[in-house]
Amino acid sequence: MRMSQGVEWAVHSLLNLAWLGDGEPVPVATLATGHDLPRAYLNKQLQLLVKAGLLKSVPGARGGFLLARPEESITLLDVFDAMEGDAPLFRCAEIRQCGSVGARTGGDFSTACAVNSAMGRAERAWRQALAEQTLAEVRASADAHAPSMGRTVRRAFGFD
Amino acid sequence: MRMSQGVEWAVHSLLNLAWLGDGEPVPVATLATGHDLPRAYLNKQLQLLVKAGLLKSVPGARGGFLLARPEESITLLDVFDAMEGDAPLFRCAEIRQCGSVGARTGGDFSTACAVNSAMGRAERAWRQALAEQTLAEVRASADAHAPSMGRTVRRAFGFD
DNA sequence: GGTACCGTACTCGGATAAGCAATGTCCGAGTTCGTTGGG
DNA sequence: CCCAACGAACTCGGACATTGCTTATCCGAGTACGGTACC
Repeated sequence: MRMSQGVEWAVHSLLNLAWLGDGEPVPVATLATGHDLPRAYLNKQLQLLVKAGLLKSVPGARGGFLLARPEESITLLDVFDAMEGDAPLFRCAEIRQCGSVGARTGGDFSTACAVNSAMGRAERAWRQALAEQTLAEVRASADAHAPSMGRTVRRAFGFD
Repeated sequence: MRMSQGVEWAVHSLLNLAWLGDGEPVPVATLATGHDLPRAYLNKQLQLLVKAGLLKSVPGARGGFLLARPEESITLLDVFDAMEGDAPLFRCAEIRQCGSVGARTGGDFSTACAVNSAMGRAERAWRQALAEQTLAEVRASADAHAPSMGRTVRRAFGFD
């Protein structure tokens, strides 16, 4: 089980947009060169963020992507769900109902599968930990060690 | 991101072995018919549990699989790591160091990537929640709703 | 000089291939048990 | 009657196909800007 690489790209792209702080759209080509990512594929990934309402896209010349919401209201869980989908990590196939064991269990499957419940507990812990961290907090954490990232990104993108 | 189906199979197979409580090895064919699983593939999956030291395998006739440790000392994290590997869910590619942004960041990458740290926090919560649940507890939870599972499994496997 | 029109350049968006890991299947190595022949 | 040797059946273990998803790429639809001709 490995998380899609697109999640990393998405978070860093969102961070860069937050550092810019501009209301102007940034083309995907600029975001891609910022971290040496394949332009076309990054574009495809960012479309997922648009569908999830985290980014706004402006078509045409002078177009690009910009944050659709303030960074304080974007959590890592939002990003994760946008990229990976909100389906549970553990998909219970209810195999407890199948086979010779399932046939002899009495047929009362109204209560949840104990395995599924246990996995669900862990998954809620994971999702809560993601939901507790906003994009603003992650950016602040990065700024704590490299305070001039805002200006650095602006220069790297040729905005100054 | 979806967890391998083998995890579900593994947990249920371990539970069934725990319900039997026998010291006798159980062939994979028996475990497979218990929940209508493909015998050969389940065998392949259980080999991962053997390598991780959760199961012992006995070759030859009258052979099979049996628990290598008491169920109280087997956690869901053990099972998960055995099946999926202990690599982190979020594999940081350090793209912050690449591209025009990375080149202008000053080159001090001694501190951890903020994105990686944030993901690591969530992952620790996930792993801790898994580690806090033993096989014995999951089995007790299932027994709470269907108290006669021990006998049911024994009969389904033709042990009585 | 001002305005409307047109062509060009640039951007996102979705449709279209390639690579790789998860899934599924098969046969060989090794062990046990029942059988059979001899003492 | 007891014992040893043999053969058959059964089991795990790893090598070999197949499917589905992640990754990657390309071209078309749409938009803004600059130039140009006309009023």
